[in-house]
Amino acid sequence: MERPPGTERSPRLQQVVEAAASVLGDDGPEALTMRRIADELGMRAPSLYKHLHDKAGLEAALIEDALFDLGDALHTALLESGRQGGVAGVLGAYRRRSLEHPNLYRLATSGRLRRDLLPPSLEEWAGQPFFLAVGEPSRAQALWSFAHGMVILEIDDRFPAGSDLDRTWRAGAAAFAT
Amino acid sequence: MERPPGTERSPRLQQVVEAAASVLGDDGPEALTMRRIADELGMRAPSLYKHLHDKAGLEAALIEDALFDLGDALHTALLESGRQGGVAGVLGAYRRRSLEHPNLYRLATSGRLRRDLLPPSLEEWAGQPFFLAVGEPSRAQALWSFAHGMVILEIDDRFPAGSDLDRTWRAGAAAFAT
DNA sequence: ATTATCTATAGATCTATAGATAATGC
DNA sequence: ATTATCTATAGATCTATAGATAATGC
Repeated sequence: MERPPGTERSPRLQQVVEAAASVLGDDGPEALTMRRIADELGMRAPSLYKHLHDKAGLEAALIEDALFDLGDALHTALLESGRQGGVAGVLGAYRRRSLEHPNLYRLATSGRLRRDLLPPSLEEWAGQPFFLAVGEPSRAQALWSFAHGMVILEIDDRFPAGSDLDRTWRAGAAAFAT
Repeated sequence: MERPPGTERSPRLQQVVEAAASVLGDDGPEALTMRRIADELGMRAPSLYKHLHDKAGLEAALIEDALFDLGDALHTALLESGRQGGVAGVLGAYRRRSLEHPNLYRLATSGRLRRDLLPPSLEEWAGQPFFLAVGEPSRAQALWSFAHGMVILEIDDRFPAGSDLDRTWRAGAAAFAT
């Protein structure tokens, strides 16, 4: 995945995006305000608008980084898997990387997505390892839904107390094993 | 599921909850404000507070109804399934009922849940059909994650254009078939 | 000169309370 | 009498713009 020409970030904008990621990661989505992001950089909120057009653009930048990061982890995991363990490897990487940044994961995967603000094939590229590992497209899509369901339900603390989630992941992996 | 004693809704409160469900269903979560709910009933927002303590309580009532409704559909589907088709029956009911009320489903299943405002065993009861249909708990939990992933990704329009979701549901059902 | 910052502020909300007034129940 | 409604409003936000001032680049 290359950044499309004309969409490079200035160093300062990159800092703003990183500050936003830090605020989101530390204090969750309600804390992601222009004021709070500016605070993180020791500046005032209105000054941010010299570096970005609006908040939607900033959120899209965060989502772009999150999807790139996750996709990268999945592609790497697939390459490092032996002939057999593709599914388990991709699932493990998905779980690990997503839970490292739960608030960013939720932002990137929940609710409406401004696709017009994202690089065109980023989503497809990020999900590709599921298809490469599984072969059959519907089965791959089902596996991706399973992985997303597991991660988002864990992030939102929806599983009954005392659930053995390692075991649940294994049960899912076994169901989808070729 | 019986409503615990002392938690019955007055007729007017029930109307308020129904108005809220209507606003949410029609115009989504951003529209779910006290003002808008009051409008729906031809009254002023502050008057609502004679019938409920705060907005969190109202949301909990919506979530309670949503989980009860979904659980009811799943239990019914399980009963109506033959000896073999439990998994497919429960999955089909899950998909159908959830997509009938996408905004309510999202409210009930995403983000933090105020369990202190819900009847204690409602969540467990609603998910029970997965466990009854599958038998093995981890496998049942994995199947539930698959179903939730499918529904929420469809509601949030995250699947690639042209996806054959019927086929994906079948692929998932096949993976988990006993 | 140009760019990045600042202060000040418009304009939109939202939830919830206080106290006055109208409607209802005994 | 009691309960349900109303008006008025406190108190908290948030995003984004306008215009002045400071910092930087040539």
